[in-house]
Amino acid sequence: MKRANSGKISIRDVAREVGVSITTVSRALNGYSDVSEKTKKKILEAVERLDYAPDANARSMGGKAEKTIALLTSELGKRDENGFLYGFINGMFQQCSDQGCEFMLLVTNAVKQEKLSFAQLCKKKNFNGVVVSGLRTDDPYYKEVLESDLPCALMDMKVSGKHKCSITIDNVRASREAVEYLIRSGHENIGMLNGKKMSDVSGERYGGYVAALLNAKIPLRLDYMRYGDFLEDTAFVQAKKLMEEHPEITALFCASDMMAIGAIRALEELGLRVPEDVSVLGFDDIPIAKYVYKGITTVRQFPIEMGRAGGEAVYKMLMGEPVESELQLPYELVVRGTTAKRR
Amino acid sequence: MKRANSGKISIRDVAREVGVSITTVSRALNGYSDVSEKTKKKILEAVERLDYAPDANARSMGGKAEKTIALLTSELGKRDENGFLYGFINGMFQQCSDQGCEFMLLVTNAVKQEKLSFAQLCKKKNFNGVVVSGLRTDDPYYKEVLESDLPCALMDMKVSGKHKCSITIDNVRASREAVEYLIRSGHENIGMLNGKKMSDVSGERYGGYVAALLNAKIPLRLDYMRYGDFLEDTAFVQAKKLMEEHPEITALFCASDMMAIGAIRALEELGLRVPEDVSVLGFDDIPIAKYVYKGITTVRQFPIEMGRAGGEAVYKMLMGEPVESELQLPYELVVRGTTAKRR
DNA sequence: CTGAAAGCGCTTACAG
DNA sequence: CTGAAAGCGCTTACAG
Repeated sequence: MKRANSGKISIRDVAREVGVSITTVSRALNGYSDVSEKTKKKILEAVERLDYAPDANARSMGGKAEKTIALLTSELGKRDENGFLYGFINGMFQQCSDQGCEFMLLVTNAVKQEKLSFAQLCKKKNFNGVVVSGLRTDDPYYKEVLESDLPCALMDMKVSGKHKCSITIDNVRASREAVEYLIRSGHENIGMLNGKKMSDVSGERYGGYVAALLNAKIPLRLDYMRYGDFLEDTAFVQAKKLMEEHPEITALFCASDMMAIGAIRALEELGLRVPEDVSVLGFDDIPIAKYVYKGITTVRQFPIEMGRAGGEAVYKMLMGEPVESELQLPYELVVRGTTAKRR
Repeated sequence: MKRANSGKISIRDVAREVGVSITTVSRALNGYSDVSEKTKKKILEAVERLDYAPDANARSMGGKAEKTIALLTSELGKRDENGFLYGFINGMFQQCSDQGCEFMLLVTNAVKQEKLSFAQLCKKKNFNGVVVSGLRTDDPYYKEVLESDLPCALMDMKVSGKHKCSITIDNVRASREAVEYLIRSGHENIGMLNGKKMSDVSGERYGGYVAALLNAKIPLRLDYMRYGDFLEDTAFVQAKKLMEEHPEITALFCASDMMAIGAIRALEELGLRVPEDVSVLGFDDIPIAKYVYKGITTVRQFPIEMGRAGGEAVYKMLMGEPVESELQLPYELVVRGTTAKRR
């Protein structure tokens, strides 16, 4: 039944070193006031000398678990071309550090979700809250997460209920402002390359586009909008079709920068110049955006801040503090070289 | 002394549900053969019904710890413009999943390193191996990591010793091939924008540059090399100076794509055309590279594969399998639009 | 101010 | 094939 101590020094070692009980060591290390300054000092010295640190697992078992917040994301893409996830991880990590809680990265996919239910995952990993990014509404976890009573912040997804909130920007307003900018630049025939049909965000961005047009008394043309699935290549194909069918279009509002890049390629192939003949406006301000084609005009989001917001919201819920059910973060229209006044 | 069970169901609950001891449940769940098929089946059903999963912390304490490999990296940058770290995380995570071990992300900086020694961090977090990226030679952890007997893979850093290996590409050869490509294109006056002076990688890439020139009997000009610190803006300044002092230069070899971008900006400001007047060759093939200036000619690295290699090497060391002390991964010269034959 | 002891949720030798 | 019990490294009521 005995197991080798594996050479790791434990609280027992520092207790022995100092000549006190492990109880006292534990209390000294946890900053309790009922330890004499003198023993406390000796303990701290011994800790230093032995290079000791309490095992987080054991602490957790003992009842002093650090709060840990997990980032649950669907399979990481080959390349994070838009740099979004990286920024998000970065921001959330920072926020967790600042709050003194642990960060945990969890990547999931359909297969993994079959094997281990969300409840089981929670039990196994012992996290206290989760921020979710890129989960699809048809993922098994989707329902489970929403029904669980764990504090949870969702990226760009509508939610309701206790201990739940969503992190997003005001997509409707952002899109509206972007399109209004095009309108102010003299454009009237404005096409839109939207994201995925099933994505909440796509609906909202289309809503903003429609609002801007109607508000400017520009008649809405349903066939001016195409779905590009947030993909460069799909956007290329769709933009080409759209422009061939509607050569009167002089501006393209794209729901992502990658799609804007695809659209610009399509326009070039059609012999149209950007922005002289056609203006193109993107969304996200991915790192590439400022470098491509003398810079893409776009709506900037702030992934780091969004990550921080996610971490913070979950932490607050953990602490029993109230949190808005929808946290809208700032965005910003960045005007660069792919848009111009209509000629 | 009693603590509330907090509602979490434990192994005791499934034991009670089935009517066996927790010993039996544990053994069934761990796949031991000495449990009758019948009880095993009942246990599995109960597990399903109760949505039970063993607490990883408790398992670890009990002696059945999952191997976990940590990625230790210095402070995450604002933006991972080169997408390298993201790819690395991604690859390492995948590899860990494939190997059935846990992945843990650890971000550190000078302050954190002061507060907690590396040995303490190990004890606290209980990881069994670590891959290190972006640690500086003057970081407190640098020595500690090298002296620890924990399996450890270092990115782009020379190491020796048991349980240590480095993950890298053959920088000398890669650079040499890149410069040879420029030479074959007719260039003789070739400048170099190097990275950080103190970085191992910079020395190696310079070595390759020198080798290519000497081999082609092109006299080496020491003042053709400038340090750009891997930064776009520094490279901009240095490239400008270099070209003003040496207008005879017709090609620039840059130790990173971001520096190539800075260099190209500088050339444009000087009224020089790329690649007509001056060819520019980068390094890394960051996501941006293919989009900027009709595409930067560059040496491609494979961050995902490097991450995988790191995770695999550490795992092998953990398993007692032999590992080369230096793992050289593939690279690839990608010819795009910023280089051309000398006019 | 300090220590002996129970408990956290597991695993595993040992004895049947 | 199965179970009682010790142990992993901590924390914390409780008693002094």
